[in-house]
Amino acid sequence: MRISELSDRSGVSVASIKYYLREGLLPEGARSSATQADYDERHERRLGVIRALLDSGVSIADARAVLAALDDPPASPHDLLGAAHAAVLPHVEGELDLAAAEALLARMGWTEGACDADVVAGVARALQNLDRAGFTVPDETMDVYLDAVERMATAELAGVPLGSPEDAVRYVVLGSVLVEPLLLSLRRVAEQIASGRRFDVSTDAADEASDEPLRRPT
Amino acid sequence: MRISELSDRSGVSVASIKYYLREGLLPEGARSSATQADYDERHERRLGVIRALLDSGVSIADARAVLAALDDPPASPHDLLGAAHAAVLPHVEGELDLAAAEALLARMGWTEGACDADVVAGVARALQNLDRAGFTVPDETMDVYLDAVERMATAELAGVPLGSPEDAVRYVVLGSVLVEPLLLSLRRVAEQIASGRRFDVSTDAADEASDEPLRRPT
DNA sequence: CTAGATTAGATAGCGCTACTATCGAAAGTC
DNA sequence: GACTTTCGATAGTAGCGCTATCTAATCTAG
Repeated sequence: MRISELSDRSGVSVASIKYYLREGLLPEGARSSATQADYDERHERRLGVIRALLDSGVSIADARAVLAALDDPPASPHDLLGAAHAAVLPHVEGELDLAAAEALLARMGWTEGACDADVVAGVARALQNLDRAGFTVPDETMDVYLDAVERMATAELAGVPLGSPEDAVRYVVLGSVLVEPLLLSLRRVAEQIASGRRFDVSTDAADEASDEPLRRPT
Repeated sequence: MRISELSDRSGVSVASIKYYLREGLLPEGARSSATQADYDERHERRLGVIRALLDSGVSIADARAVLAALDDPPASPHDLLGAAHAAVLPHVEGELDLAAAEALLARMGWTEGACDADVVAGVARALQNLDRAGFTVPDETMDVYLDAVERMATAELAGVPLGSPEDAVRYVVLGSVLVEPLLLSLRRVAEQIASGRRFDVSTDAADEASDEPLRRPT
C-alpha cells in the first residue's frame, strides 16, 4: 500500500503521516525504491493507536514513549506498566512535599517502595494543587476514592490476558493510558446523575426545589 | 497591597499577574490612581486557585470559564456542576457515535436526558479512541468502573457543604476539576501496587517470577 | 523638591507544539 | 513521453502561556 492509500484508509493526511514518520511514531514502510515505500495493515493499526493517543491528550513525545514501550516491552509486565506510566506522567519541576501523599497511601497499606517515586510525586502534586486552591477533600470522600481506585486496579490487572504476550502488552499500556479519559468522563456523568438526584431536578420545578437548601441566609 | 507585594506573597511574577489580569482570570484591584491599584487577600486567594487550575492542566480559556462559574454561580448546584463540567470538557470536533455510550450508561439506569449531552459525548469520544486503538475493555472491568464512579459521585455529592452557598460553589467546581489529577495518579499507584502483587515483584527474583505467567507459548 | 523606584497599560517577542505547505529530484503509471 | 506520485527536506503557521520592553504617570525617600 502506498502512502496515499494509507492516508485514505486511516483518514490521516499524507502530511501528518509524514510528520509521524519523522517523529518516529510510525515506522517506515518497506522501501521499494528511492521514492517509494510500502505500507501494510500494521501501519494502519499503528496509525489508529497514534490517533487514539493524540486525541486522548497525549503529546507527541509521550506518545513516542508509550509506543516504544509497546514495541520493546520490558520483560516483566510490572516494569511495562511502570514504563507506560512514566511516559504519560505530567513532567513536573519544582519541589514537592511528599509527606501528605505518603501518609495518604499508607492508609491503604501502600508503602512507597512498592511503586515508582514519580507516580507518588503525581499524587503529591495533585494534593498540593488542591491545597493551593483552598480545597479540602473530606476524609470519607478520600476513603471512597482510595477504595475505588483499588477496585479498579484489581479488576484491570485481573483482566490482563495471559495467553499472548503481545495482547498483555497492549492491554497494560493502552488500558492504563486510554482509559483515563473514559474514567473522567464517566465520573462527570455520574456526578451529574447524582447531582440531579440530590437536588431533585425535574425540568419544571428545578429552580425552586434545588435552590432552597443552598440559599439559607447566614 | 501593591502588585509587587502580591507577586512576592503568591510567588507569581508581576508579568504573569498582569497577564492574568489581561486575560480576565484575576479581577482588577481597586484603582487608587491612574498608575496604582490596590490588591487584597481575595486576589491572593484567587491567584492560588488560578495556579492550581493551570498546574492541573486546565487551559487559560477553560480556567476563565471555571472561575466565571465560581464568581457568578447559577442558582442551582446542579447547573453549577454542569457549568464546571462544560468549562473543562475537551472541546471536540468531528462526528461521534453516541449509541455505544448511551448503551453503556443505560447499564446503570442512567438515561441520557439526566445529564448534559456534552458529557455523554465525552464518554463516546473516549470509547471511540479505545476502539480506534483496538482496545476492548472487558465487561467485568467496565462494570467495576461504572460502580466506582457511582460510588465516588455519591460520596462527593453527599459531602457538599449546604451551610454556605460560597462553600458549596467552591466544593462543586473545584472538587470536580481539581480532583481529576488526584484520581488519575491514585489509580496509577493502585495499578502499580496491584501489578506488584499480581506478578509478585520482589526486587531480586522479579524477572523469573513475573515472566513466567506471560511467556506461555500459544 | 527632586531623584529614583514603581506602576498601569500597551505592544512585541519567545519557545514550544502539532501540524501544514512547498519544493525538487526521482520514480512510477497511462 | 506526459502526468502523477512519492520521498525527504525545509519552512511556515496558529495557538498557548508567558516574558520583556517601553511610556507616561505616580509614589516615595532624602
